Amino acid sequence: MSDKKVRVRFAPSPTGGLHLGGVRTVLFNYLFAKKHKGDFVLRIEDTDQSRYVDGAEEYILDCLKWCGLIPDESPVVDGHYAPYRQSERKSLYREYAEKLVREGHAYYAFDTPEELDKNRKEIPNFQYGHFYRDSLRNSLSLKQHEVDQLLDAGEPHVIRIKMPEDETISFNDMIRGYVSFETNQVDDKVLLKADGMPTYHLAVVVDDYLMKITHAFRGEEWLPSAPVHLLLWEYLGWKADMPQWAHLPLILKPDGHGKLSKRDGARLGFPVYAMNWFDAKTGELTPGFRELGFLPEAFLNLLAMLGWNDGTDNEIFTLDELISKFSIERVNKGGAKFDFEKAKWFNAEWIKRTSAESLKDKVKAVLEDKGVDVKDDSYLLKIIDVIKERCTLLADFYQQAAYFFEVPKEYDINSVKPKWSDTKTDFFNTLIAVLKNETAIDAVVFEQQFKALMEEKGLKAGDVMLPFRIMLVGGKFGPHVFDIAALLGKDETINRIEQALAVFNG
RNA sequence: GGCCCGUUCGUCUAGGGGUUAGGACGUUAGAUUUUCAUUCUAGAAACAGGGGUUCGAUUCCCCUACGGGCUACCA
Repeated sequence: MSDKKVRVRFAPSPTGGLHLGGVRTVLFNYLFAKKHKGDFVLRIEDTDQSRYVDGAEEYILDCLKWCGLIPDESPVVDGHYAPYRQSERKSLYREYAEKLVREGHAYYAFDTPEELDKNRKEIPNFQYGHFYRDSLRNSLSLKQHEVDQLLDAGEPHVIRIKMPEDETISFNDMIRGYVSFETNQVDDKVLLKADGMPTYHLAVVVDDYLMKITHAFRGEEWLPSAPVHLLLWEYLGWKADMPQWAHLPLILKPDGHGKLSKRDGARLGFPVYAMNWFDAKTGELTPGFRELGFLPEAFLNLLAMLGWNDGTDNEIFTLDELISKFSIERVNKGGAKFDFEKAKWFNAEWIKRTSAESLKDKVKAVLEDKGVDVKDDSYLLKIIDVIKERCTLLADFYQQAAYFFEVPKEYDINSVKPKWSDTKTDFFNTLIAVLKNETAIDAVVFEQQFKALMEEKGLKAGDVMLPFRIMLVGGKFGPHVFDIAALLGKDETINRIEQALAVFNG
């Protein structure tokens, strides 16, 4: 590694929701940058106008914000390398493409998409490369004056790289080590499209160079086009400044085969996007981890463990810990199948480890969203402490906390009714009397009183504990009953016993 | 089809020439909690196959198989 300041970039194209694999790429970029006190740049690769989706860029920014992976430079945070949207850099690329043409490393091609499609269909293994390019319409096969004529006439054309023959292109990938390709096998990729926009191939190289990117992380699906990029760095005369490449393993479908896609999420019932994504065209809402009730800390944590570990048995890491422990050498080569069960475990762990105070706002939002009015924050805090260990997702806080704010709407009557008796009614009426003599409920004292009364009436814990829980909670869940009673307070506890009694005896 | 990349329990993975191949999720059984969850204990569960190299390979090399990616004027 040189002594240059580390600069990495995440370069998504704004075509829709942000996939969890994308977030992992961001994360590894970010961890590497911060570990080396470098810069993390967000660059929007919007060179395909036909795929541009309104709102996708803001969405990406929001996702990064939610995750806490804030770019040092982006379309909204200026560094010294603006603009950060490739569509706004359009005029820049042509000059480099023309330079390549002048120097014999690229050429104009006038073939229409239809002609090429036809060739691909009719000729087995057709490639726009050294074998066929002489028989196609381009500045290599046509006479100079014909080319000039076409150009002057404004004939639509693209600029293609001219892949050399019989060369071996190799490089040292930070994750995979030595990787090599035969140039005869790779085709003459389009560099500049007919609409004047660069393709990804030209744009990454030009922008990585101009933005002084030192390390380039991307998914493994880019590996096959690496030789094109390597050659471009060389032909443009920038080889000494080429970033070090790292091709990350893919995140795979949990079942079956292939890359994880948003369709898999819908099919298997879990989110694939970081946050909800609403497609205005189709009206389709693709769910996100955030809205499902994941904590960003847990989301990042689980993503980090998909392909990386620190060599110990530890699996729970804060962002700061990840930054200090991250090393690219410990990133795996093989793809990882996504396991939603384990993802939920990470979230449950994070909820347990997060203080009630830090959880407060998010829990409050969940409750208020369900119509629960939270007036007293300190009351909420006590509730969170007593229920958080039984919540896996933030949404679970509703079921676990709702009864602290409102009388149960329904009782799990079937768990009570079959064994209900007058003795039990008597027990609870006496319990109300006991309670009325107290000024407040103390969980420990109340439990003693409850049990003493129980014995006095000749009842066993199994006879009244569950009914009591159902009186207060409505169902068979929640923390210790006496803690619930204490939190509810004397008056409300009495109130709930009375109300439930009416129902049970009704 | 061609090219490239990969392969340790069901899943995520540690390990690495000589180990009882370790951990986690999930799962099974028990304990605790007369709710549910948590927690705890125990169990089942893996080096794709074949050749080398070696005194010895799961570990190094080769081949095969399997899996994945790419093969657009998409990224």
